[in-house]
Amino acid sequence: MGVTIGDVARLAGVGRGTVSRVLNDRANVDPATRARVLAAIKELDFVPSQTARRLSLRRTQTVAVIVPFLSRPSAIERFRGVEHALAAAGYDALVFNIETAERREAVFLEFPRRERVDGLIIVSLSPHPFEIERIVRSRLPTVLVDAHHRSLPRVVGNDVMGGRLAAQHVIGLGHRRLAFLGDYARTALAFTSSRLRLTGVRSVAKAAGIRLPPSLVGTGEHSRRRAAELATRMLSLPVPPTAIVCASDTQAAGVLEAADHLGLRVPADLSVTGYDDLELADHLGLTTIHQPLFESGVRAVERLLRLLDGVPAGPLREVQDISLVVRRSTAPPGGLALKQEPAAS
Amino acid sequence: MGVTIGDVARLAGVGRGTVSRVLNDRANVDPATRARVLAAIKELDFVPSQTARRLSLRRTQTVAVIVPFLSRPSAIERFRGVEHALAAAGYDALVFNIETAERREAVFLEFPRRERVDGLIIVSLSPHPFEIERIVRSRLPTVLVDAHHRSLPRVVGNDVMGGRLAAQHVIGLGHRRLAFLGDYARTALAFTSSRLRLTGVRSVAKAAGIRLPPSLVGTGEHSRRRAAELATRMLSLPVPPTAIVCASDTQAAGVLEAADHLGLRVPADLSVTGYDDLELADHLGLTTIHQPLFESGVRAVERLLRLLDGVPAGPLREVQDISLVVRRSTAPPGGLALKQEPAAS
DNA sequence: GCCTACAATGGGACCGGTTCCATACGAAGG
DNA sequence: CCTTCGTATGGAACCGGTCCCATTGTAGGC
Repeated sequence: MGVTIGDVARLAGVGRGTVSRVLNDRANVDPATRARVLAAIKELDFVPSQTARRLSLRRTQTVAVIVPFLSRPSAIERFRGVEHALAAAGYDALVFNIETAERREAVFLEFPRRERVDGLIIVSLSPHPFEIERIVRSRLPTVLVDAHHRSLPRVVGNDVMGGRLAAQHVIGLGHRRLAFLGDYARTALAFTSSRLRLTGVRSVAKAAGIRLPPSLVGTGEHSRRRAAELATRMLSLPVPPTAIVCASDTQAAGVLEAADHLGLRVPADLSVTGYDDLELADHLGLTTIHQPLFESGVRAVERLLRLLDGVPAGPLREVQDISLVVRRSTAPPGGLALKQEPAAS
Repeated sequence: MGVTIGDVARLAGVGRGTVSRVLNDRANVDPATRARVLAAIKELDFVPSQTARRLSLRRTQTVAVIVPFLSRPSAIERFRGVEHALAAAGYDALVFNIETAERREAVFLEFPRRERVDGLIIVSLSPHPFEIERIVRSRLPTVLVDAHHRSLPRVVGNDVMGGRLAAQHVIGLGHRRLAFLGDYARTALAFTSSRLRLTGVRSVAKAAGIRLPPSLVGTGEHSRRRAAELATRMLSLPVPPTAIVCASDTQAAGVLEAADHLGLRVPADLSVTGYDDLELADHLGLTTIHQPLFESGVRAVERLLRLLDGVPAGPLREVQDISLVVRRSTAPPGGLALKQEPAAS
């Protein structure tokens, strides 16, 4: 507890500077002296004060992580990667969980003012322009994960490509009437990935000469329940879709639920794709887009550490590879319930 | 950035002490002086250094939270409560996510040595005796959530009672052959709650003259998949159980999956209960035990803050109320698929 | 009008490290 | 043997706050 570097110095019969040198493994310390100091440290069970160290070094060895938790299993997975990598690098992780607009505002407004962290990682939350401005002005090294902004380094999945892959897959199976189900864009906690995935779906559909009328593009709060409602509405249309591409596995699960309630068989009557490849997707046999969630957090930390070391960070936008995982929720349309062969994509 | 309390003092034409007094809202400052200081603070956009403050005050305004994340949605929910309450109280949350035995060891061994936090909250992880010893010796105020140890303050659900409630429910419905499915107890990351729930189930069963043979008590790693395996084995016995009480909703989901694969109808052929009342339970129509997860984190923080203020913390063990939530996964045995009425418990 | 008491304030000491400068010392070179 | 240079080392200054003590000023009591 109360034992300081001065106590160690006294016991070892050396100066405080020398103890500091030993502690920080600096050169130019006589081996005998070093041994004496180390012995004294052990003897006194001395542990350096991080706080004093921080004050002196003017850095905190701490990184703040802003993340909207609850909303998404995928955000948790990304956060796991962040925490893991930070721990490995000897940094502490200070968490700010954002679930409401008020909290978001409080965190972003007050946050960059404090000097208590060396860097900032923002997961799955695209900052508003004025938030960006604050961050940039505070000169706090920052990396975004699964979030976008021109001026900040970021690690993102290729959402447009993901949308394309999913759409190509179902269109390749022969579907002509497809729908998209994703997040409502205009909330304080809006996720941008859903919109990008829709963009991918649209481009493929267009190339195939398929229209995506508004009635077949559903957006809403990100939850299973809401997704089920939206899907129920779509599937009750005069000419319902034969395939629904979802912006997340959670939403796809809602669609499966809705299909079940309506007595539709998947994949015979309806094909469904998800996104993220959560454990859930495996259980539900969901065809989905796999992306390296944990890894994205790790990469963000690596880039942040580079920034902290003053190394130029390379391209601002780092895009991670994704892949299509075909399971049992997709098949050719029209009840051709053939045993599904892994289609050569 | 570089602006210090000295700069403010100079601009306001006062001493550093006075600025400090204003900052900390202490009495005995002339209103006019206060106004002048506040103006200077605004003018310079001064933000006090947390680090310097900490060094001087010898407290960090930070609490460490140790939590095994991934393993359990319920742990995340508890953590949400912890983070929420800490933020409200102006404390920072330092997270240590534990997923492996190595990491656990590293965190617990090295942790109490550091002076960097004022308190510690451990979620869903019962410390080993020697870990406890370290914690106690380090005199770090600590509160456990969903974890047990005689000598540490803790907030727990009444797991034994939960087990009883679930067992009483299915036995009350007429089941005589019931099984329990929970966590494997002997791992580095063992959760104790599963064992306690089993204790509750056992006591009720015994009182009703029902035996729980080893073949009907399955334990394993906490996952849907593993639960499905264990359930498949039980349900393939010569005389299979008619009801399975699970230690978590996740495991109950695995049981439902297994039942489905085996062509068993729930609840006609098999009753299943979960634990935690996750969102999942609602979707699956799972009868389960509800417990205040988020609230448990909040309470733990309240108690920790009291400890930090030096207020006697009251009884070490705080038990939270739980309740049975009846949904569609339980019914009388033997295919009497009557429309289920909410049984007066 | 003088003494006392208390409110307001300035500023030094301190929290516990790191850094840097000055010094001491020993070895190598002439 | 003396100079020179580099290594090892002690310790003051500093990081930016808080706290406490000494000092000043003024209102109230006599």
